[in-house]
Amino acid sequence: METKFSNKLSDIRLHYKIWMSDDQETGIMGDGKWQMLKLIEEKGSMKAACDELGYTYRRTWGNLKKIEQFFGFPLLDKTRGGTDGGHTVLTEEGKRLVKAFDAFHNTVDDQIQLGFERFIQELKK
Amino acid sequence: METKFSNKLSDIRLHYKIWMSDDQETGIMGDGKWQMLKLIEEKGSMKAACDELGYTYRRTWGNLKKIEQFFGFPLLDKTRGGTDGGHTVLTEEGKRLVKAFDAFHNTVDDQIQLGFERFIQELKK
DNA sequence: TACCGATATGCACCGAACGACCTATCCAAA
DNA sequence: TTTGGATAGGTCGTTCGGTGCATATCGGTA
Repeated sequence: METKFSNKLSDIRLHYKIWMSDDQETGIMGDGKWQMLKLIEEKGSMKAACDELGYTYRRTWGNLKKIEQFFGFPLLDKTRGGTDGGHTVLTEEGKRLVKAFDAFHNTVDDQIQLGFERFIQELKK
Repeated sequence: METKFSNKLSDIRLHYKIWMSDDQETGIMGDGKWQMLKLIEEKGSMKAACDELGYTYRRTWGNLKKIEQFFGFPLLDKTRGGTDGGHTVLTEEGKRLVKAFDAFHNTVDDQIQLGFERFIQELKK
C-alpha cells in the first residue's frame, strides 16, 4: 500500500525509557543506572565503568548514591586504597536488583519492538 | 517472603516514556504529543486542549509544528478568525497517526505493567 | 612508610528545555 | 466595519541537570 506516510516511515526511530522512582519522583532505577550497575560488576570498578559508558564519575556517583539512600542499605561494596586505588562490586542485594531488572526488560523489550513494527505497518495501509 | 527490599517496594513507582524521532533525534511523536492530538480532536481547539492539559500554547504549537515538518504534510486542519477565534481539528492523516499510536500503546501498556509486577515479586522472594 | 590510583564530595559554570510575556494576524458574525 | 478569541511566532529570563574542576581520603603493595 502507498499512503502519505510511506516515504517517511523508514526514517522513524523508536526510543523508550523505563524507570522507577520514589514518591518524590527521584529516580531510583532506570536504564542508565541498570546498565551502570551491570558494568560495574563486570569491571569491578566504578571508574572503569564510567569511562566505558562515557558518563562522568561525578554524575554516576551521585546517581548511585540516590538508589542506596532510597533502599537504606548498600547495593555496592566499595573499597578504597591499595595500589590499584580501590574497586567496587555489587552486594548480594545489588545483584538481585540488577537481575530483577534484567527479567523486567526481557519481558517488555520484545513487546515494545513488536508494537512499533505494527505501528509502522498500520501507517503503511 | 521477607527480604531487605520488602519494606520499600510499595513506595516504588513505575514510569515510562515511549517516543519516536527522526534521525536528528528530534521528537516527532510521543506520549505528550499523542495525548495532545487526541484532545485537540475532542475539543476542536488547540487552546482548549492546552488549557486542559496544563501545557502552554507556545510550547504545544512548537511541538506540533515539528511533527508536521517531519512528515511534510499537515496533521492539523487549522482555521483562524471568526467570532470564536478559530478552531483546529485533525486531518485524515492526523487521525490515522493517532489511531496507530493508540494501537501501539494497547500492545505495550499491559506488558509493561505486568513486567513491573513481576519485578516487584522477584524482589520479594 | 611512601606511593598511586580509585573512591568521595563540594562548587562554579554551562546549555537546553521550558515558561512567561508580548505582539501580530486572521476572519465569521454581529 | 468593528470586534473577539484563537492561531502564529519572536524573545528573553529562569530553572535544572550535567560537566568540569577542584580537593580530600583511603590503604594494599612495593
